[in-house]
Amino acid sequence: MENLREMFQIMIRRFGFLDKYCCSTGGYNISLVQSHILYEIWRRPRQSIQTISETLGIEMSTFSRQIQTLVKMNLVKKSPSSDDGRVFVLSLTEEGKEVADQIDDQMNSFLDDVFSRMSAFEKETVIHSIKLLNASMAQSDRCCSPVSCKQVKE
Amino acid sequence: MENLREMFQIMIRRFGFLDKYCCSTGGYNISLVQSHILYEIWRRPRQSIQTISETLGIEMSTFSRQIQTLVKMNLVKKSPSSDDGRVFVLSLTEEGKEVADQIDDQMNSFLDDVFSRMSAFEKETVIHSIKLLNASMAQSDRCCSPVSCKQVKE
DNA sequence: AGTATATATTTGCATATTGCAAATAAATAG
DNA sequence: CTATTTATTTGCAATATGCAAATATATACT
Repeated sequence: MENLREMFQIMIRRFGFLDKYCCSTGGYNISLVQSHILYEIWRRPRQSIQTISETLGIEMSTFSRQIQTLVKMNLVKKSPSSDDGRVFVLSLTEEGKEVADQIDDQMNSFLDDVFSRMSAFEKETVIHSIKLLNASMAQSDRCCSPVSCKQVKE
Repeated sequence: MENLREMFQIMIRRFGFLDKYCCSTGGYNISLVQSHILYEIWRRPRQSIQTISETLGIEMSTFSRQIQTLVKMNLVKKSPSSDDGRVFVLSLTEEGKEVADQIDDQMNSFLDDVFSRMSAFEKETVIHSIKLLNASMAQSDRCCSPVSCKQVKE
């Protein structure tokens, strides 16, 4: 397989399966989108609805409704911001943290399994490469962020 | 950023944006799922509906309807298999190939942009790493393929 | 202060997507 | 030649989506 795009396409597909499987584990029935939302709230709590919807590239109205669902499921807490009366900030409930942790455990266990098939050196190389990729994508203003999508649309 | 899962989560998210933006380009309005379908048919034409739906991890009934839509859009052709009267094999129409090519061009152009921020050596390292990752994921029977998802479900 | 404008979030609505179970149709086994 | 398996489609109910409009609060201006 020497085609660059093909390599990435296949990799992304595989990680899609990984994500999808990890989020429907452990009794809870979380959709893929919901697991991404939980992850981001876990990573950076107390962000506003707008901020997180932009970070994840989800339409704000869609996101708002997803949050309503997650609040009903008692996984997410919506608190009014003290700075700005229009804003709500999001955090995980105890139950939400448990679910996020379960997903995280699954993911880590799968990642371990994948890396167990490499030498220590190969593993280091791969990790280094992912960092390089992330750094380059962060630099690019043409791709890989929802902001750039908006810019190009206009 | 030293957390392994976090690195991958962010990378996957970025590639998600990349994919999403690439498929809504050039006049056509293709959904993300549809672009993955077009890609797979382009990569391996004349596969059956079942085969491709499994490859992509899409429920067969959902997939069947997506194909109906793509056929109506004149991007995909559904031909009865000569071997087996139950089977339909899929291929791209001329228009479908054009769309797939446009998406491919966009993707490649974005990838070039990302890699332009690295040295030639770094680029080689990253490409080598993606190959390693793909190979390891292919080996794993615990993750990264729709088949394993099924196995675990039962 | 008081009005106009900007921003954050939600809601209405029409459409699209999904998953499961059942229906259909063709192949294969006994 | 009937019973069983396999590939695909359809019915249906539940969810998810995107856009435009509504709501509520903040900020700017005079």
